[in-house]
Amino acid sequence: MAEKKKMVEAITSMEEDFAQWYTDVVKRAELIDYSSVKGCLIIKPAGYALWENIQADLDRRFKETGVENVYMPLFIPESLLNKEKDHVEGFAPEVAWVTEGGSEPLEERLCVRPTSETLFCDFYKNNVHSYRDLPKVYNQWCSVVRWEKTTRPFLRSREFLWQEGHTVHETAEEAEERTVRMLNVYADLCEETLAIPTIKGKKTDKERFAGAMATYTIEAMMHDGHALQSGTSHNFGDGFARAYGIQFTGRDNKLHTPFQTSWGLSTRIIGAMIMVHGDNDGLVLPPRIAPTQVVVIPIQQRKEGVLEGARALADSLSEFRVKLDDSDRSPGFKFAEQEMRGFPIRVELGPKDLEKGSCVVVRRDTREKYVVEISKIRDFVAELLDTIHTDMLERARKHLNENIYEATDYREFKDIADNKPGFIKAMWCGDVECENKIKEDLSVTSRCMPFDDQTPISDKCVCCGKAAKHLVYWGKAY
RNA sequence: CGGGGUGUGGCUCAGUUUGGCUAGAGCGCCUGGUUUGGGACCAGGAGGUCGCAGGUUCAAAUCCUGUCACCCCGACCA
Repeated sequence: MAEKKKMVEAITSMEEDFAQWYTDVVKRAELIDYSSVKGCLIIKPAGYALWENIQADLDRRFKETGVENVYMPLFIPESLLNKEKDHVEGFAPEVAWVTEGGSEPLEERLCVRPTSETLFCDFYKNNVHSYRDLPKVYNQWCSVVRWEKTTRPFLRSREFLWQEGHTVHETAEEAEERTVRMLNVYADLCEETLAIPTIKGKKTDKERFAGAMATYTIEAMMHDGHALQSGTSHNFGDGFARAYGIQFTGRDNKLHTPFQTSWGLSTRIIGAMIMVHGDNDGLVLPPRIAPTQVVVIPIQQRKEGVLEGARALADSLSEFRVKLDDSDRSPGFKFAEQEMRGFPIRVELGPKDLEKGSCVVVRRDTREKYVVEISKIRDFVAELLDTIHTDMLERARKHLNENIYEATDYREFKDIADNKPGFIKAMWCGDVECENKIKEDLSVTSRCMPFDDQTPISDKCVCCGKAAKHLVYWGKAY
C-alpha cells in the first residue's frame, strides 16, 4: 500500500485539483515537454503516436467521402488576409506577423497562418472557372499559429497541429450537405475510435466562426463537467467566394458564385481524450487509438522459460500493437508504468502461470483481472479490446447524460451553474444580450443548439423571459 | 492583458528573512552484484558559472535595479 500511495502522490488527484491533475498526467505520461517558446510544445513520441493514429483514422474516413489532400503555404500576405472583413476582425488579435526577411524589412508583412481560408480562396479564384471544376474537396494536415495569451498543453497552444478541410460547391444545398457530413465524420471518429460521446449542434451567432454563415460543432463533456469543442464544421454560404471573387460559369452558361465550407479538428482532441477517460493513476487510452494496446510483463524473468514464454506470448499477439517489457525493472514498477501510460491491457506471465499453462490479463480501465489459458489468449485479447472500447464509451455517455440539467427560469439556471458541473439545457430567445448577460453573471457560454433534441422545455427565454426560439446547451468551456 | 506564484544538477525541493569557508538532500542516471506476482536492495560513481544582465560589497544563490521565462486563476480563442 505504501507503493500505491507513492504512485498516487506523483499525480495530483482530480478531486483535489483537476487542472493540476491534467498537467501532471500529460507530463508523467511523457506526452509533451515544454519548449523555450511559451505555448509551443514539444510533442514527445508517446504524444505524437496518438496524433498519428488519430490522423490515420480520420484521413481514411475523409478519403471515403472523396477528400483529397493538398498543402498550402505557411504565410499569408496581409492584403490577402484583409479581404473578408469579419474574418480578419475575428483573427487579427491573435495573429503572428513576419516583418523581415533576412535583415531586410518586407514590403508587405506576412501573417503566419492562423487558418487557411484566405489561401484556399485565392487558390480557388484561379482554379475554379466552370461547374465542371466543382466540387473541390480539399484538406490539409498542417500546423497553425494563434498567439494565445493563456496556453495549456493540447487544449490551447500557440502552435498546434490540425487538419483543415476547404471545399467549394456548385449549390448551397451541396455545401450544407458537406458541412453536416463532415461534422458526422468527426462525431463518428469520437465515438468509434476515441470512445468519446459528443453532442452535435449549431453554434449561436455569437459563437460562430468569423466569416461563416453557420458553424456546427461537436461538444464533449470532460470529467469535471466542462465542455470542450472537439471539432467544427462551417458553412460559408457564398460570403468568402464573393469577398475573394471566386466565380464559375454554370450549366446555364451564366456566371455564378460558388458555395464553400471548411472544417477542422486539432490536437486538442488529445486533451479531450485525457480528460474524458483518465483517472488518478494516469492516462486511460481508448484501445483503438492506443499506440500500445497490450503490454506483456514477465515475472521473475530470469527463471527458466519465463522470458521465452513471454516472448512467445507477445508473438502470438502480433496482430495487435503489443510490447514486451523485458527491462530490468521490478514488476511493480512495470505495472505502474503501464497504468500511467494508459495501455489498455497488460498480460502477466510468471513461473506459476507457466506451470498451469495460463497467464494473467488485467484491463486498465476497470483493473479487472482474468486468468486466461495461453492457447486462448489471442481471441481473449481481441474480444477484450472491443469490450474495453464499448465500456469506456458507455461510461463516458453515462457521465454526459447524468450531468445535463434542465432549467426553466433564471434562478434555477444560476443555481445549477454555480453548484453543478455539467451542461444546462435551457430555452433562449435568440438575443445576444442574454448570452452576454449569462456569460458575465455565471461564466457560462452557449455550447450549441443540439440537432437531435429541439423539443421545447418551456416557451420562455431562461434569461429575459421573452418568447423562446431555441433550445440551447450551456456550460463552462475549455 | 489583469491577479497570484515560481526560477538552485534530469526531476522535486532545502538554503535567501540576518551576505561568509568546498552549494546540499531525496528521486532519477551510470558501473558492479543480489533481486523480481504492485513503483526492490547493497556498494561505488558522474552531474550545478544558483534564469539572464547590470550594480553594491573584501565577499552575492542570498541585498538593489532591470529583464526573461514558466505555472495557476480570470478576460479572449480549436
